Amino acid sequence: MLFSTRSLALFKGRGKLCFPYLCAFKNHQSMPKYSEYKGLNLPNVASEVLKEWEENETFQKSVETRPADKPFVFFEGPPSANGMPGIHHVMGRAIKDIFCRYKTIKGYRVDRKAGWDTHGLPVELGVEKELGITKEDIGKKISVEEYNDACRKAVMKYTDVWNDLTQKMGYWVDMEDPYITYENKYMESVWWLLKNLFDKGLIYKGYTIQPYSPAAGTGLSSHELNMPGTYRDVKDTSATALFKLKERGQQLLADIASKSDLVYHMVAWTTTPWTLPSNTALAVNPRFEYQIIHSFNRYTHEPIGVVVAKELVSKVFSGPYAAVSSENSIASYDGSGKNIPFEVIGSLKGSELTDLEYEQLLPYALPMESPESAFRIIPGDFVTVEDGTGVVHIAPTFGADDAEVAKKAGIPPMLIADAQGNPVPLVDLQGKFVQELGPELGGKYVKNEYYTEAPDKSVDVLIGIKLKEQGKAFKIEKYEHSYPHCWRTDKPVLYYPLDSWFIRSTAAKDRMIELNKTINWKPASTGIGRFGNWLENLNDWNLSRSRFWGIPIPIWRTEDGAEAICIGSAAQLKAECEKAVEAGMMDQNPLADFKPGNMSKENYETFDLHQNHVDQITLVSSSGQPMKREKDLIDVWFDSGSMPYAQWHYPFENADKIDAGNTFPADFIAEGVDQTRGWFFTLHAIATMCFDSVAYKTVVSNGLVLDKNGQKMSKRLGNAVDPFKTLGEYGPDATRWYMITNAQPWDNLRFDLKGLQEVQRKFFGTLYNTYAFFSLYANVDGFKYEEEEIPLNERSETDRWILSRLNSLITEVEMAYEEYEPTKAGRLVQNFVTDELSNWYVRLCRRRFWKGDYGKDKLAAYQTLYTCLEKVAIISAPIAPFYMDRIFKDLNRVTGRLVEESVHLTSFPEPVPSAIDADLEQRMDIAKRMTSLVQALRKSEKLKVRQPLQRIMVPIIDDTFDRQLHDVEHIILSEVNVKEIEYLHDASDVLVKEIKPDFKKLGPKFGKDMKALAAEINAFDADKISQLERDGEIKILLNGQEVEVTTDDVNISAKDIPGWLVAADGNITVALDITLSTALIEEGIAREFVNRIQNLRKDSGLDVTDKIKLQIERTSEIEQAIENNLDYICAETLAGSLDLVSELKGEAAKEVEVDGTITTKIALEKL
RNA sequence: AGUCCUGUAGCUCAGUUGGUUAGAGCGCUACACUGAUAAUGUAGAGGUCCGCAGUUCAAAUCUGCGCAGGACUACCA
Repeated sequence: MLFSTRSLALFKGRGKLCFPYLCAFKNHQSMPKYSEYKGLNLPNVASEVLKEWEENETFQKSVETRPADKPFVFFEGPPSANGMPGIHHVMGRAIKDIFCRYKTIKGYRVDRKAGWDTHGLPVELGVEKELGITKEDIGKKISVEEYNDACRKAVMKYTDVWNDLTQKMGYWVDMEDPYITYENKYMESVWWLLKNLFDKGLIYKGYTIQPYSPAAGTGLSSHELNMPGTYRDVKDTSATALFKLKERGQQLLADIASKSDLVYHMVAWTTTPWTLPSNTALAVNPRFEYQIIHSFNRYTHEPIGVVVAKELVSKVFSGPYAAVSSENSIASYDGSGKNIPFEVIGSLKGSELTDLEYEQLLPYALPMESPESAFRIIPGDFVTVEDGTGVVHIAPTFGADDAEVAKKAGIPPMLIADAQGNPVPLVDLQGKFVQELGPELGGKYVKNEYYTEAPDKSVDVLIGIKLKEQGKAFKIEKYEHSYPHCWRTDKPVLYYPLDSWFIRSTAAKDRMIELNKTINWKPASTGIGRFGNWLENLNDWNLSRSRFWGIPIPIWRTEDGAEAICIGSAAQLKAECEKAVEAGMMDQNPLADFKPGNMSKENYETFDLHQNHVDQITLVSSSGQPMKREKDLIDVWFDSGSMPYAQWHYPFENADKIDAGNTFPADFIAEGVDQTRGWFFTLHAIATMCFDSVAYKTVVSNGLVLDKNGQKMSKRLGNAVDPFKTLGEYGPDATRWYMITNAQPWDNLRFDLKGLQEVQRKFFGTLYNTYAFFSLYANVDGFKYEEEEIPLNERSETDRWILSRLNSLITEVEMAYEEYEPTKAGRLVQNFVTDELSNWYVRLCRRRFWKGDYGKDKLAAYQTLYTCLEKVAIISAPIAPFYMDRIFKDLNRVTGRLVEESVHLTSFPEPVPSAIDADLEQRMDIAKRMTSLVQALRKSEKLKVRQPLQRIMVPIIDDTFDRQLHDVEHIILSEVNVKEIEYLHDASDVLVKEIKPDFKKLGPKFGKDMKALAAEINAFDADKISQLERDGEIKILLNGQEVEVTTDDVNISAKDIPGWLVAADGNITVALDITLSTALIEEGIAREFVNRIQNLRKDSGLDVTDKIKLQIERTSEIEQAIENNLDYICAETLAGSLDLVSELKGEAAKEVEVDGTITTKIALEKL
């Protein structure tokens, strides 16, 4: 009864404390509240926020509310919409989006026009597969018109999927008004650019050996050949063939070797035996020494005389061959395949070999042009002794070097006359041998990869067999080497003679190199290394593609090529057509309905610049000759490199955007590193050649997205990650956050769903919990940030600390974004949220939120936590746009602190430098470390944190530490549940001190003597240490010399207090008094009770503000403990009354274990 | 073959201008905490900092030579 009376009194007394809770709760029922959630579902949040963006047109507002005269220019690299997007697109687009969003909240206007790359091979090949046709059928089975229509439709096949991905991942780009490369306006701008180059004399036509893809039916530019993955290691049959010298050679060698009964051969190696029928010369290096060898053919075992570069003799004659030096051993050869002897019988200079003639190796055909000059040995400086034989087989039709060296030496290429009498090589455009090679080889593909069903023996193998049979083979073997493959068809490329248009990009090489130096490459090594090297070795840009679906080359020429015109606009084309009609070249003008100067969509739909239309046009030259369009299309890379201008229909419309620099050059672009020689190059080349400008100021080239084992993702391997599935399961925020924080954009990312889960749980889970914690209590107290901002100096140490950290964070994150280091930014935020905000600030301040009245301290806590959440939401919004917007809105809806309706419309926070307090951060660090130490000590003694202890003792190193510790004393005490800290000031008697040399300070002073000195210092005893401390310096005898060490040169710390339980971390040492008094034990029990009661409250589903009535079954162990801590227990558990009763019965009575030995019953009832 | 990047705990990665005792997260083990609770804390195990040589009083860090992986370059026969 005694207790109940007291508890009643307590209830009255606590009325002040308790009622405001209830009132606050009721009063604010109808007021706006912070949303509370049952759990965190990131995918749902994303789709809800996405809906809000759509309804509120948030993206448009984020652009339009920023001043037009403060642009941040971004170019969107156009994806091709005829393929499905992959997870790597999420990566690439996240990077683009992050910086565009960041610049937006920095107050820039960031227009983001989407684009589609619609032309080119991938589209055509897709269509051909779909229609079941090949390139050869176009114009026969299907008209070019129908074909192009099919392409036009196919190209936008997956636009819906792409748009869907774009939205779901939160990539903000204007999809309403994209640029599309097949539209007339776009093509017209491209023509204008080409004419610009043409007028500058930078476009020419040339007949050269080029990389050619028979499977794709088109030549490839050098940058296409330099796409990643084009060079692959393949095993081919290589042949080392014997070329029999003609009479003059036989004579010469027989004389040098003094051996006339031998047949002499040149030996040359090739990895492409299919080019041997086209051989028209052999090259030797005139400076090398060659040796004449007497040996035997390994296949026929016939004696042979061969010529090989001296340095390669041992390589060529390896395996079954063995060197001998006497006529006898040669003669003793038994004719088997083993131990074939060879002997050097003479040597001569390469220059002596030149001009000797040899017999054609595989005489299927003769060059139609001066065949008498063929089959000679010619000089070639490029011939090395790296591999092969030092004699190089030359097939001018299938090698660029070969063609060049042959031309110089007057050797004809192996071109024969076709049915029309035109010169053609022995391999046709499909990659098949022509019929002249007979039934054995004619009509066969030169590479087995070109077959859908390959025959057993490739032509290389067939040729190898033939050579063996005819005794012309020195060695036939498999050889592994890297060989270029077509980036679209995956089939090997041939070097093939083609007639093409080129851009003389080499003429602008120096300027391109110069301008490149002004570009901010992320990472820099790509710019100076990969891209820089590429520019140094620049080739002319092969513009021609013999395809159908693309932008036609706008050049019309007379048949003899003497007169040519390059068309730069629709208007010009119309005018030229007019002339042609007048001259009777055409019946009517195909652009008759086009009105020059009218930029309407309708007007631009009255004609079509695609091949099937413009090829109908015959123009008239100034001398009255008909002019036909050159048959080629342009490289699609030119399409995409033209986008800065063509997306605005420059210069026909929006001329200011380029000329006044409003949207050119770009401040920022980002694509995969594989675009280095693709889009990054074509943008740069066109900008340099046409505008003498860079196309972009900053470029981020991101790495590949690999699977979790570091393998490249591919559909073939089945390790590709479905972006929709990932976004659906984890949400775009976690996906983006994971990708950005896990690896630097330019490093390859190993994509592992486990990592994604971790981000979801660790970062977003923690942030969500922090918000949930805030909203729970802020709703109870009706905190709406209506009160005056509590000045910083009136806030608690903890508040000022987290605000100091917050402001440091804002500064650092801003810097990271400015430097295009999103990984750094994300990691900074993540550390702040998990380690500092949640695990320290919230942990320390929990009680402030749910205890006590709604006074100044509580208000300060709310304001502080609110500020942190709000700022974190803003600075993280570029990376996690959905969830951060949700947090922002949930906060701002209640407080209305900012007028903006979305986080993406706000401004990046200005850091408050005065809020950053280094000393405070140091103090808090002391508190953290001290807390850890005490907890470690408790653990070692198995003393629960709930058990209060009387005191800890801390040696005081200096005045600063003294002051700093005082300031954070209360934090440490409450964290470790200890009553007091005892400061051990002058404790040299008690403390055992430790001294450590400061190497950084001593190093420069003592150099070599460091080691000895450090040993001396380490060996200091207590006397010496205190002497040093007292005098501030001490003299040490070192190698017979006296040196002086000051307190500055060492770190002295207290390491031990004999007789106490001690722990130390760096220069902080703490001792714990583990004596337990009755009062402490009772308090510990009371705490256990509070814990059990709180658990019961929660289990009973009580609200945090519900008041309760308590009954506890009395036992002798707990009676005193409860009695002496009654106020405490009631206050903690919101108990209006607490009765100790002799026996508790009924369902309400719950049995609880208080500690290992004490058990009792508790009944709890809502009041 | 050349250029560039990467190599640190079982995994993913930090590691400042060189400073001696190399860190974090995840995972693992044990314990604790618990009105943030699908959270949290503490402790433990786990390292040839790829190897070798050099510069230096001092190297994960700088230099050179290798090795492994990746990307890129190359007409390479």
